[in-house]
Amino acid sequence: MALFLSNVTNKLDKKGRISVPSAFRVAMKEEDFQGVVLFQSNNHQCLEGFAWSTMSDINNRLDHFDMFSDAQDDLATAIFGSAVQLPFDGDGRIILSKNLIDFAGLSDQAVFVGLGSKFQIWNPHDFEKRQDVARKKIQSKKLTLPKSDDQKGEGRS
Amino acid sequence: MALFLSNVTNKLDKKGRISVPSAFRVAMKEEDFQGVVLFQSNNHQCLEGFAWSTMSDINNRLDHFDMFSDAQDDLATAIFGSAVQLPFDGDGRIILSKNLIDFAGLSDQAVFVGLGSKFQIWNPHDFEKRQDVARKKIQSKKLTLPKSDDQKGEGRS
DNA sequence: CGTAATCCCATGATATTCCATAGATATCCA
DNA sequence: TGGATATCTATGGAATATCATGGGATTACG
Repeated sequence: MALFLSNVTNKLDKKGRISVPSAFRVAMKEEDFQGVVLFQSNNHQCLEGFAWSTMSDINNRLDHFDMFSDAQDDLATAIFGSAVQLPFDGDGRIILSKNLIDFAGLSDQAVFVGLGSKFQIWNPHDFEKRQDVARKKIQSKKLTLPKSDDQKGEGRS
Repeated sequence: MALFLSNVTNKLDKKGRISVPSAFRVAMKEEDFQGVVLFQSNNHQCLEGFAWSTMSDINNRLDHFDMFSDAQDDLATAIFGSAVQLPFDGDGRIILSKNLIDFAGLSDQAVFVGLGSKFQIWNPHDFEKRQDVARKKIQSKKLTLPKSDDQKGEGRS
């Protein structure tokens, strides 16, 4: 499974094109669909990105809900309804729609941030602030990693 | 299996024709029947759409209800009774009947919303409101996806 | 014969592909 | 060790293909 690490700042050209970091692309080179899936973060003013296969996993999980239930509908609308599937061009770039650029407040540069199985795309300035906040929260709360999945909280409807 | 995502707004012409987004069509290009199945949503003022092969899945799920129960009867009536099968024309469009247009409150534009294994067709204005509601409900209810179950998920390396 | 549904093509807009350049990094050989 | 060369990556621009959409022609049907 694709693992995204580190952060890389790339240029966003006037057509909305931006190179996906080479390291991210090789992490996804086994994927059927060569490209990424992006959507607007629920928690931050940034974009979140996944490999295609991650989306089919999510779809499988969604299928655990009743197909016509409210919960299924809400989740599907928020997740799939606002996602976009962006293929790499021949040079490993994707094209961000004006919509996405506005949401993330991007101008001429953007930083790709590896977060394990997903990544985020930030305005460089916002990301620095975000990083500070995250560090401080970890220090004050003494946040640590949970043990490997002990408690499988099954939120079933 | 067809996986629909993202949302695309297209024009509805005076003949009732509307282009199905190219991405949705390629998601269905392996289908025997080249077209979609639509019916009126039970929960919202919108249309719901499936690939033809998905209908048999729905049928299987319906069979999990008691064959002669009220619930089975109600669901089957609501779903199959109002469903229409719409083929693509040579340019990838479908034709919406006045009936469907009225039900969804469509005028000159409509947005196709990918929801995983199904999609919806909305009046653009209504969809924005719907999206807001869905996002808020997820945040307030802390709705999350159940963790992937390893029995079903095909393990990729 | 008239109405409606289907098919077919033209067009503009948009997206995708292709190529060229430059910078950085890695490789190789003296 | 140092310098030259090759390779890979990011970026910009231009050529090309695809898609959405409108109008018109053709067919089916009452």
